[in-house]
Amino acid sequence: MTTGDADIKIRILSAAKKLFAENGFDKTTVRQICEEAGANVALVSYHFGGKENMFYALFDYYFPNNQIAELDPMQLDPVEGVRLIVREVTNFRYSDYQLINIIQQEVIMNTDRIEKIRKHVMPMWGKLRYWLKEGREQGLFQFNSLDNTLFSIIGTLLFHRNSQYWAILHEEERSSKEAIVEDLTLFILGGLYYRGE
Amino acid sequence: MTTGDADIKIRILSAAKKLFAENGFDKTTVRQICEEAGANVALVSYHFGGKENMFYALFDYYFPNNQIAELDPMQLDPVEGVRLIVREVTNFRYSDYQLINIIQQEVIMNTDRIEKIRKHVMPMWGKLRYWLKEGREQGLFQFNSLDNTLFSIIGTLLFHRNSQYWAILHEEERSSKEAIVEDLTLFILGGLYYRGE
DNA sequence: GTCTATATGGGGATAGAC
DNA sequence: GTCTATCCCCATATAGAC
Repeated sequence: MTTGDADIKIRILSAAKKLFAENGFDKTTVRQICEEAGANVALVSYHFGGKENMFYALFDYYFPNNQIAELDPMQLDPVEGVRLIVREVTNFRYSDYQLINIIQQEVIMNTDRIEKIRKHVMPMWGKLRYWLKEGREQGLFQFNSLDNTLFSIIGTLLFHRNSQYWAILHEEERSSKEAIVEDLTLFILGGLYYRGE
Repeated sequence: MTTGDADIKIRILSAAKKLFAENGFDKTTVRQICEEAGANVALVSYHFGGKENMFYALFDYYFPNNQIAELDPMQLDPVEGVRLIVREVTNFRYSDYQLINIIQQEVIMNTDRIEKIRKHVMPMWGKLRYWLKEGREQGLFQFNSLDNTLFSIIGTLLFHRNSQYWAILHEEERSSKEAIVEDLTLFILGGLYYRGE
């Protein structure tokens, strides 16, 4: 099945995801999206009820169900929890960097669309918070402020090195996904002063 | 001197900085800016030559000259260098969070305006890279990939916890600037497996 | 379901009066 | 230098033909 054969609605969503990730929601026009999808401009309104509703449809369609969402954080010890988060976030980044990009844009730009994104994303950070707290109480981790530490980790994980803007700072070859997970895990557990193993 | 008395050009730049930080460059209209500044719409074109040039004027006017820019990184040992970066970035965040916000937006949205921002910001990260490399060679720091580690640190420092979006994750009282510098420094040096002192 | 043609609104810029 | 009025462009959405 080529792209041209796929359901027209999906083709539109796919084109929208690509273009939103590249240029942002506002700067991407419905015309561009439909040109990219090989569809007529009017179809966005017809099938989704406008540009904004198309955005939500895109999100519902593409956002993955990760394991963490339904996980009871008490089932995992804090170190394993932190490891899991690093792995999942990095997997997500690799499996759909466009969607990550869009989320990041929406969060940073503080759009009125983030409300709908929140419910997909927040549960994970809530669990990270739990594991940090638990890990400190068990003497595994050391830090002062839980809030500050939580945001240091979120920053480390979410920050995007993909934009051309940062290319000038790269000197090494691009790491594999596994190497990145490893480096992130080491850095974060080090930052938590975990001295296990 | 009240805001109303200030030079009209400065009042416009100040209003623009505020509104760009809140709503982004694209979603902020020249009309809004001029209303906020108590100025006439036509003045933006007259004084700056259009909305985009006003943006650059804003940037040239407000971007601080930090000490790091002219510093020779060899004059500082790597640990002191890292400490300095954490301090400077956090100071900047506190002294002008609007400008930080704007920079972040421009970087994430990959606008064509970032070119002009680059020259202000990049020298700092180049020096951080130098200190990391030097620190590893001196046996002070431990990590695998220099690139990955550099971006972990940049992510930790730049990531913004100010937006309302994250409020739900905060449980403690807001830390003082000094406490945040301390926590960030501990986390980052820990992540680098620095065991000094 | 899909198309063309058009309505509608809003934004940046500027001509020309003061 | 500052104002008002207006121009022009471009984006979304939709009416109505097929």
